[in-house]
Amino acid sequence: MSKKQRTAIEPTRAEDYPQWYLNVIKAADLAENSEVRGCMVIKPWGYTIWENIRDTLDGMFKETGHKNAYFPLFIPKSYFEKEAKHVEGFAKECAVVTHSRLEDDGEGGLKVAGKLTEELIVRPTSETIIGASFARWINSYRDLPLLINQWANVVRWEMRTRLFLRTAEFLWQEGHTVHATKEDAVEETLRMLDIYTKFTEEWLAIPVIKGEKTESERFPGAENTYTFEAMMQDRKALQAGTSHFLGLNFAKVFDIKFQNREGVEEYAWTTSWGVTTRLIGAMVMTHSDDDGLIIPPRVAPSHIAIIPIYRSEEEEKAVMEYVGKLVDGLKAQRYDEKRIIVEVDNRDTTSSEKGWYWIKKGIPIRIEIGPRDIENNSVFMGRRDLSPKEKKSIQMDEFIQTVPDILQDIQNSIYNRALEYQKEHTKKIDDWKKFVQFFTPKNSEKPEIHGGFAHSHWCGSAECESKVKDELGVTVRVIPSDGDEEAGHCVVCGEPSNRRVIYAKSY
RNA sequence: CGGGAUGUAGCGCAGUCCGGUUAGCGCGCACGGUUCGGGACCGUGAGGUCGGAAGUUCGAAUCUUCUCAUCCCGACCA
Repeated sequence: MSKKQRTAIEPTRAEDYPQWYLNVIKAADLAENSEVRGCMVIKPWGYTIWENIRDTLDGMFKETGHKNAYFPLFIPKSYFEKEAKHVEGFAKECAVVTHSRLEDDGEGGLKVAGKLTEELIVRPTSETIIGASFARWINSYRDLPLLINQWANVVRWEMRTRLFLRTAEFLWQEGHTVHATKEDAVEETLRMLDIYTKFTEEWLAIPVIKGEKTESERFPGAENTYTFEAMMQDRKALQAGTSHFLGLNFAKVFDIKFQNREGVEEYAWTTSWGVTTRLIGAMVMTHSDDDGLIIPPRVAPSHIAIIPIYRSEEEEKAVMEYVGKLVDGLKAQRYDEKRIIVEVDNRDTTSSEKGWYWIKKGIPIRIEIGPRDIENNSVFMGRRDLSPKEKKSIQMDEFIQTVPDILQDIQNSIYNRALEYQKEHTKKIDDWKKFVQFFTPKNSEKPEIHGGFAHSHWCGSAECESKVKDELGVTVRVIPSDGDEEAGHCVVCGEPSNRRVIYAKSY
């Protein structure tokens, strides 16, 4: 009988995936639930990841001509009422401000007072209030395209919340653009989708499948919604972000019009697109293992943890001096055009405790420095993409010289691992029985990790879509953009179909 | 908002059925010592209005009623 190997995170992924996810976040100290229901406190280690995501995307947005602005948190209720589908989609989850102050209730507490004449909605998304501004900003075709982005918080009063994946308040960016022609607007929608997928794959190391949403999964008020979906390690799909072609829907209700070259007034075409702190949840669930978080080096708050090892004061002096040299050498290096960030862990605790601490935090490289390393002019390195025990000695100069390559190698290796996992659990299924089997756990009491992405035909009918949803809890996640057009038969009803789509259970 | 469960120290729990000294245990935390190259150990200590309110009782974490909150399962979602 083999004794179960101790893992840093318990339960393991296989034992209880949702609990594992929460424990990884807790062990890495990324975030915690707050006193306010459904809201989270993002702690420094988690927030720095968000800052890195934000800064990188912000650069990409600016490179493609977008400018940042900021619009109010509060939206007059009347604005919100203008787009019927939009209201329908968001009404149930809005926080509403009805009063403007608090008064002494005479019993040591406070009561609300100052009822507002028009109630304010705390933005769940800003199409309406930004649309109202755009209507004033735009007069001529010369004002177009208008390419605006904002970094903000939004509130959606969700019934069930989970750290990073779905919280009542979350951080995001929302791009809002206006174009003279439909073609320009569609092109913008797809451009931003490409930027998102590039970022998600190359920075977060998460392989995604991009494409269109079906009508039923569309953003409320959009003509077309594009998405990119990632497979988590429980094989469920996570919508990592969306880009919407809004057509003339918002232009018509907010009166976003311009005079064209001929002097004729026309409605303008708008888009919106966003990604959120959910990306951090996607990162956690894609890469982490039973020993805790694994952060892709390109977004890591810190790249290297150095753990000094010594017993006596003389050893401490020598080790710290050697560590100082190493730190200086590393600081002169660049990875991904940025400084390499190093943590020297000189806390008063054991070295193995420190080692596990940094493993759980997901730092890409751990370095142990002790008297032996000084003798050999080496460092002792562990990589987070390898097993905790798999550590090796390497010459200090060589380490300093090659550290950018090592980091990029870790970045690539976790991407490839995730891609392999996604491929392994994406199956072409053309038979309803097999389809049902694919999405049915063997143990219905305590469902094991099962299923994945079913790459199957869909006739395009809403009936078939709702049948799989009702019977299996499975939805069409995405109609992939490339390479899936082929003749076949709908896996549900058997009617002719001209393309495969991705079906999956999802978050 | 429907169905189920749970509220006891920072975290995880026992104690509740069957009321009875000063409410326990593990982890964590603080201090002292021995340790420290793979999750250390010993000793000492701090920390609780037992979710809240009312009731029954000589006596309530324990019984009754009400209430609040959280979690899980549904419907909704980045």
